Amino acid sequence: MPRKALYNVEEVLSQAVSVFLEHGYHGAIMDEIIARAEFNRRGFYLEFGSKQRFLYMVLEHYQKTQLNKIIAHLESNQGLISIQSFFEDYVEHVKGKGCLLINCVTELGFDDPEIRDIGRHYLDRLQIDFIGCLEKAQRMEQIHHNVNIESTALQLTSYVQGFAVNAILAGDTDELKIATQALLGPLAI
Amino acid sequence: MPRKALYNVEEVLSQAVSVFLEHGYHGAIMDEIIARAEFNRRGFYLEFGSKQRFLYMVLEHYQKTQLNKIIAHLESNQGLISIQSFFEDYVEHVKGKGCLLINCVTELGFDDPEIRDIGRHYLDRLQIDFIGCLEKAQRMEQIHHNVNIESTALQLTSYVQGFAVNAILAGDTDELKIATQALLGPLAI
DNA sequence: TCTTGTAGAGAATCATTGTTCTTGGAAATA
DNA sequence: TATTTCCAAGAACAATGATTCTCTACAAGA
Repeated sequence: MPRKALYNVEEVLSQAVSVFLEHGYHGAIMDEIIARAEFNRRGFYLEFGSKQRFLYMVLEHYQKTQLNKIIAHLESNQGLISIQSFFEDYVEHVKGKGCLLINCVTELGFDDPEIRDIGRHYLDRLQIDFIGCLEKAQRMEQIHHNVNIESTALQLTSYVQGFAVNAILAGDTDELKIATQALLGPLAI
Repeated sequence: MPRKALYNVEEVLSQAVSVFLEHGYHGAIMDEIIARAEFNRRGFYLEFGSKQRFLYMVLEHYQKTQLNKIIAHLESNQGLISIQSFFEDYVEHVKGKGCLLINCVTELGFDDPEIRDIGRHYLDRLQIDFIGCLEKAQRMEQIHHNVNIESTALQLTSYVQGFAVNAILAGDTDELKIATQALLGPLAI
């Protein structure tokens, strides 16, 4: 008997990623989020509860559908080539808009422990994945055996966040690609 | 005859840096800004006009009083040692709170062209200063002559922004120090 | 076709927050 | 000490934005 919903939750979450990327959390207003997703207020609050809880769901969706695809390169653990593929995709991903997760950390990290946690998990994961790839690369003799794996991984992790910021300011991503070469080149044998 | 103002503009701007760092731009509310600076509304709007124009002034003050001191290391142009001193001070500066300029870029960069300009100028300046130091270092034979100066400078610039993000999440800064060593170590002869 | 439960659109509400206004009083000079 | 500015504190106002409510209409089963 009931009427079926016209909206698609996945679609709503995807649209919201764009809105939050453009305006930040506090800068994004419900009217725009709802309108861009072709949603309706009533449904929104029934489905998501509040703007804040909605953000958490958007972030989860963002990680699941976007970041995970990119990090998968690192987790395939093929050595240096995995790291290279990762950066290629990442640069393309953040091009002109940055990274939602990083933006949330800089805007809300101080006040919101949940966001801070999400950020920390993300960094840890990157760190661990880089270590895996570097160890593999060392075993495959793709990189010098005297490279310090732990600190190189830390360095790469910082570097990823730097990209997320630079991509907002840089029109094109040629510079980021060049910088990546400078980073990975010297590691290789 | 007139009564003299009790507030000190420099002090107001400095306090505001903290507030904006903690809550972001939209998250920072006038009540807290005014209260923390021991200021009063009337004086505030007479002095600064609006919250937005105030932010620009705070950012300028932040650069003048904080970032410039740190970047000065790079502009003293002593080769590799300048870069090392820069990172030492920078890590200490962003420890536990990040960088206001970077936070503004990630929160407002998409909507506010003025913020984007400020961000771009800052990145350009870092880039140019790194190039200067690296060239000097090469002339002084502190780094290998086959290091690609331009792309290494790009890399260092990205790296700085990465620190600004990581510092918000990382409790201590030991990790950042280790990562810096990993970065600069291999450059040296 | 009639009934009914729920979706959709947007009006209404309530809270928050940026900005302006009012008022009392303090400092500096004559 | 009287007078004159104009500062300090915060009340008042207006705008914005998150959330709730209302009402219409549609889809699915009886």
